[in-house]
Amino acid sequence: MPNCDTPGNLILKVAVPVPLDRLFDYLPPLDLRLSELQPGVRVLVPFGKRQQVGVLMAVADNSSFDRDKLKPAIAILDTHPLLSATDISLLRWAARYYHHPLGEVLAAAFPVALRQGRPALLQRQPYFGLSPQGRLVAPEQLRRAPKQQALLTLLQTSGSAMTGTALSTYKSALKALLEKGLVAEQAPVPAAELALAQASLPANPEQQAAIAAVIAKLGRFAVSLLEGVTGSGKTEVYMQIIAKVLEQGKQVLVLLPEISLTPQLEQRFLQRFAVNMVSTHSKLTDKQRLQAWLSMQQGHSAIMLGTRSALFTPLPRPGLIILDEEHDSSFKQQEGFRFSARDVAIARAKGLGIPVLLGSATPSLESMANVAQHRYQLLHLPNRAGNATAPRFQLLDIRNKRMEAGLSEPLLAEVHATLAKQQQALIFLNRRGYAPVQICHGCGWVSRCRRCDANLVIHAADRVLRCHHCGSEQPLLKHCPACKTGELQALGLGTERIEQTLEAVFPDKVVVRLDRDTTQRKGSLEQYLEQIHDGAVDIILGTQMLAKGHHFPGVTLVAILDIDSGLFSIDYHGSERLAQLIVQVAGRAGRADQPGKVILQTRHPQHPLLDTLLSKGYRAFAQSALQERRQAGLPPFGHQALLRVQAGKAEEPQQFLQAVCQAINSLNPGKVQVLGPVAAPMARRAGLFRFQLLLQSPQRKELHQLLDSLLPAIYALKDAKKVRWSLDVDPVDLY
DNA sequence: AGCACGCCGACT
DNA sequence: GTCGGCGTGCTC
Repeated sequence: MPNCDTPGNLILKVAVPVPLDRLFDYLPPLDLRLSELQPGVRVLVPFGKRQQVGVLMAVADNSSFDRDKLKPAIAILDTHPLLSATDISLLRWAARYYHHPLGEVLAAAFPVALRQGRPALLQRQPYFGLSPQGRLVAPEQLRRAPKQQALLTLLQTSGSAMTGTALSTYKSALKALLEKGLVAEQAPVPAAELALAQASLPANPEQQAAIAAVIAKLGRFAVSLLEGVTGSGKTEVYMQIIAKVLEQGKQVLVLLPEISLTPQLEQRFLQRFAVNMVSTHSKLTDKQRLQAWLSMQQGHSAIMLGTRSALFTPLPRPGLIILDEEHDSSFKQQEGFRFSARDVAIARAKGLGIPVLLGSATPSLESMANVAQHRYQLLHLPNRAGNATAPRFQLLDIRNKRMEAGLSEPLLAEVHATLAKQQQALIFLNRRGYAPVQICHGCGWVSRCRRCDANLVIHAADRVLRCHHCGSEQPLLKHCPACKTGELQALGLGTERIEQTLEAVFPDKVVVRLDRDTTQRKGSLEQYLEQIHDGAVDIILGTQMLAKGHHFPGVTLVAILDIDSGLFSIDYHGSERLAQLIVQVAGRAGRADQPGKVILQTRHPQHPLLDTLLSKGYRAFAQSALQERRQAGLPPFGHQALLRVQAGKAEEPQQFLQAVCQAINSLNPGKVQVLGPVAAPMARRAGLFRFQLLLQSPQRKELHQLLDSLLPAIYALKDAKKVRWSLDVDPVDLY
């Protein structure tokens, strides 16, 4: 077809990244080449007074919009679609399922650079490295790069199969070059021989069974749940399955809950696989993330490691999706397009016809229920590698016990005994700062945040009172601002205070505190972890982040200082999270020759949750928790959607939700229960008043049908303009 | 979401 | 007399 032809009646249907749930129609750009008009290309369009980068969804010959009001698109930005038809249908499905505007959902699939309209240009980087067989790998292009020529010659003369010192010389030379940026870690297009896994560890029978089970499913959709305690060798299972996928020339997407776990796994994969591998997470620059995305999208890399947002990376040769620590709530996006990376990963694999492997020591109740219903296959790794024994649990009843700043005397004695044996102790408290509130002994004044329904937390080292919800700060007070005379006291415990106590009680021991405040600086977490592994640390103290990933083989005593707050949570997810936390923290400890001990301080030693978990294990806990959920009609037996609203004045969210309730009543809600409107558990945050409405139904279909008709009605509400509202389908956090 | 337009209070 | 507050409306 000639390029100069007026393209007749062609109308471009474009998804634009704005919170409007519809497509926008455009005339083709003036310099159009018809070959470019494929769904999945980016289109630069005029949008009101500004320009937007949208995605072409379809080309039609008609528009419901007034034809002479249509504007021509400015340019088609890609010569080939960046998203395949399968990717687009997944994103369409996700937009429908989460009831989120398609344009914004599509935007979430692209790295920022592409959203901004940057060219989709993959810069292939020079590379050389060792093949698994010890052979030198270098693409031709490198030989022409004068800078590297000398070194390349040197390396080539070092022989094709290096061993011993030659190998380590080579490796350190390579490392130096990598640091100077003279070579990149990216290998050339993967050759089948390089994809083969090397030096695989001998798998135990359970590992072999798990590996075989997933390999048997390659090439079709299936979900497997790998339940394996810390140290049971899940990563080895992943790697042997990945090796098989690579052998078939396919790509693997590995999703992890957070950045800090990526380097660890990256290291192990780099040692094992000689294919191109990329990782992507929020600490990389936009350019790096673009390159990683394109490298997968263009089939140049075979493995991508990444967090939640990596899920939508296009895969021309999809083979397998692995989602590690599948129970982790950070797989659920908590703002904007609130998708569950786990659930969408499964939908994606279904569309691609490939298997998904979910891994966890403490699978989510949803996944356990799916196993019970034979939707997922359960693969179990019951044993810790190297015959390490499981830790012993001890409930420490602290009622009426003497406490030293949150640490009971029996616990301190255990810490003493552990340190005396030159072993490490790990102490967990999920509250950072010095103390959660400051109180006046004279008049009862407490340090409240002016903008939130929350107390200001004492941060002694920074000498500030800080709100953990909006970030506002004020200097630490010396005198009560209310009565001017009363003595101000720190009430309650945070990690900073425990650190002080531990340093006072164990003056000759090294205490390291790991929380957001001590690990904010880049690389500081890694530095601390190294010290801990080198045995330079006696007591490790910290929050949440201790529960994730990192294993501490020198630790034989784990103490969880306060589990009671998790026992009586208002959110029904609380008990599941507590059980997962206990098992995960416990998993940090112990080794073959020294079983670990886990002490849980509680004032509720008879609590049934603790009893089931500690006497019968996580699976039994999950069974009984699921039983409770079933009786209450809660997920996964019921289905929920939460409408959250906030605004500057308290009446606005209430009015809005009342209008929404009216709309629901006019829409025949059927069996869908409407709970609320109620004030959010934290009714005011960052100066905004927050309310919510929970919709719940025994049938997912019914809930979604209601939402389908409710959302247009909400968009049309006049009150909707006065508030900030968002819909959370399958909420995991009811706050 | 942006970004305009539009109609009422304290300032160069 | 204007600068600017944020209510309301629109984006093909």
